[in-house]
Amino acid sequence: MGIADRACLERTRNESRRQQVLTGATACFCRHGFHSASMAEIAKSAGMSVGHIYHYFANKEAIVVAIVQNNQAEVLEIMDQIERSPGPLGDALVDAASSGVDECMDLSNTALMLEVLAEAARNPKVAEVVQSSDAVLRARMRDMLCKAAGPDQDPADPRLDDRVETLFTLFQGMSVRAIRNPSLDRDRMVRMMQATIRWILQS
Amino acid sequence: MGIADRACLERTRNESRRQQVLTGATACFCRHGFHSASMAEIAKSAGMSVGHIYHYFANKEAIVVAIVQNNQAEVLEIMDQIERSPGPLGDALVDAASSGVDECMDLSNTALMLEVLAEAARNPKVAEVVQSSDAVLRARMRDMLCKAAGPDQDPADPRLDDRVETLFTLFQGMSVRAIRNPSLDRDRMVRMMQATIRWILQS
Amino acid sequence: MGIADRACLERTRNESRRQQVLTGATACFCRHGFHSASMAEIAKSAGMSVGHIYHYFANKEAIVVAIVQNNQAEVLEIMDQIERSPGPLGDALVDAASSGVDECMDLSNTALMLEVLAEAARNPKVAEVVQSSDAVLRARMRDMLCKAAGPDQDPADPRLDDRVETLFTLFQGMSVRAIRNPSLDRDRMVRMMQATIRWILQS
Amino acid sequence: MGIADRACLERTRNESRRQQVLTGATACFCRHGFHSASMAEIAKSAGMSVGHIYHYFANKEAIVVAIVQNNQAEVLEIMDQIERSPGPLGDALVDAASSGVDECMDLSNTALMLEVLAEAARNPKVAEVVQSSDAVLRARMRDMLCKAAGPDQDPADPRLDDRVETLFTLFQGMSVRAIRNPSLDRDRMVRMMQATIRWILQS
DNA sequence: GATGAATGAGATTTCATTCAT
DNA sequence: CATGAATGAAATCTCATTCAT
Repeated sequence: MGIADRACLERTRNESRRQQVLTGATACFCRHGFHSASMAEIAKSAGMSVGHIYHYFANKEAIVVAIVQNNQAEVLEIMDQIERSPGPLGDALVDAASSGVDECMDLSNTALMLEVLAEAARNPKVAEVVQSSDAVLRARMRDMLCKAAGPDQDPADPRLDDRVETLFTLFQGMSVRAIRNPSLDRDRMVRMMQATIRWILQS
Repeated sequence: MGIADRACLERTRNESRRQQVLTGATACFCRHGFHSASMAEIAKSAGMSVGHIYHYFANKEAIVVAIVQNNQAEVLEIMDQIERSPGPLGDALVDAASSGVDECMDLSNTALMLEVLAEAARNPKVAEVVQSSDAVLRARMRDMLCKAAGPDQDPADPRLDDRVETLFTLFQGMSVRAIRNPSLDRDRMVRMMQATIRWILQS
Repeated sequence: MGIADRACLERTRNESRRQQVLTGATACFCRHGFHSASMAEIAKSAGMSVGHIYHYFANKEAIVVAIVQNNQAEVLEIMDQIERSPGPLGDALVDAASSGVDECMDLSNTALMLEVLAEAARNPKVAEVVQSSDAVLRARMRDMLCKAAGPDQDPADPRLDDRVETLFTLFQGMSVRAIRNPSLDRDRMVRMMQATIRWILQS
Repeated sequence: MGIADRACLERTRNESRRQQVLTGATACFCRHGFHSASMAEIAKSAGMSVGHIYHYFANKEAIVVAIVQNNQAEVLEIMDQIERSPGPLGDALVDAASSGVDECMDLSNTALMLEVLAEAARNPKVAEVVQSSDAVLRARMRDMLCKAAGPDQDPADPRLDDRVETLFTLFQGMSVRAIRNPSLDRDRMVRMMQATIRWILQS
């Protein structure tokens, strides 16, 4: 085995260990929240010793930051899938509402997201990564809405920003609703979101 | 002074001491979050000793619960004001969006609300009070939307619930947006909310 | 018991608890050094819980600082005693060499002093208090040497500073010697110091 | 290349690697002290991996021991130079005071020396090597003072020991003074040391 | 009612040392 | 020879809660 192969192997191994930590930490944060999930729990959940986590992350905060960045990649991937789906983009967006609602109403996701947001409200480093992630996702969504509006749409139209903001407000608000109203009906929520998306696309 | 008077005086005094704690705790939770705000800080902020707080609240959790209940009372009061305002109720609702946006975009409020929600996502006692508070507010808002729809509105129409849910989703989503997108423009947000409220009232 | 009495009692009680910590910590630092003496050991040695030490001292560093300040007070007290002793001051200084040597050659004292100095070499806060303490003691010793030199001595004579420095160098150097040369003979050391003090007083 | 050559090469290579570790460790101990300098830092400073340091030294303590032994060799070398210098040995000793003061007042050297002494005060293994090193240096200095005193000097005269002790006390005390009195004037210190050395040589 | 001293469990983080490769 | 991943014990410090006064 050459040196290059070995280095490569090592890199992927390292990366997979890092992911192990993130997976474990995500589970712990969902269950107990950021402050109440101890490094000991995270370590056990990640299948490695407490001390070794610090080989991969400088501190607990750095783990949250990495989780947020992971989440951004996942959402971008979903958006790519929507765009690649056959048929008019507007219809694809309306269709995607269904799984979007499921995602936002999942209580584990929701708990983690709220935990991260609460941390962002006081921790500047977390705030920074949350906000830059949001900026990336806004730009991507704006691009999709522009394409969905047809070739006559002026790409500089500021109303595109308003529509993105409305969409994001609704989806993220839904996570809050999932907590505050446990009797929330999934199907009615989907219908509501789809109606709003259609209204947005036409307005 | 009679025994009854004395008892009354004592009760109001007690109540005001309790409020002192809540005010101090609210400030601390906004600044540092639920877990990072220590009882010592809360005590100092409330102008009393640590031990004495335990005369009024069984533990830290009970303080959060009381804060949520206080908030419910405040929101109900705002709804009363909207209903009492002159002119058609629908217009009053649209007008109220402006101050509602301000309230939801205030970063101190937002941080506290997210803190409480994150706690509710894991702490059943907090969840219970948050959810029953939401139920009260939903009922009140449903009642207002029903009245606003005019005398022909069927009070049992399930679409009223959908409209309440949409409204709440938007307002609560806005708090999330305030954190994730610090460049959010207040005035555009107001216009967006007002447009959506009008759409809801007519749909 | 009046409020004033109570407050006074509380103050002395607090002060005695603080001293308890300092006594315990001094013993621990002597035995194990600054970094190796754990707060747990210090707490046990001081007869109180770990957490409670933090009511009296912000952190471990603050304990060292207080120990240095205590030491300054003790040395000043010894100097006062020398000055108050009957007979010519010069003779008193020569006589004091004996107990001074004992003090400096005591291995517990020595270990603590070295520990503090090593910490001062890297910790600015400790350095600051060690150096300002030294400045106080230098001034006091200069004053004594000036008086011992008789009424014709010019108080501004810079040679007084040199003599103080020589004396301090010898006494503090002796602590180092106590570690490096365990066969050091106490009586010969006393004679050496007395000869040097006489030489200093006459030069 | 024969087996012997190879072995020899290996030995010098080994020795140079060992020195690499000592150089790196010395730098780290000066900067952060014995306990705060981590093996990771030392490894980086020495340009090798953490694990590999354990090929050359059994543990951290063994590194300190080697540093002390290195220092002994350096001081012996300086003494050789003094003895080899032209002119009367007494004058050479007085002249050497100047660079001796510089050495002892250098804050990096001083910090390391105090660190080692503090460790020696509690760690028997370090104490042993420090003390045997001091014994070697005392014997060497005694020899020099004997020669400097002229051919009539009785080599068994115990006053030679006292003079060595006084000299060492002063030089090592100076390191303590460098920490405690940062305003110490180098030139006045040199004059003080030279005056004392002359006094010692004549007494 | 009111205080704050006191506890001790538990949090994050660091580090010397080992060992498979 | 050389690496650095991995361990887990131990360090400092914080904090909700209790209780004697």
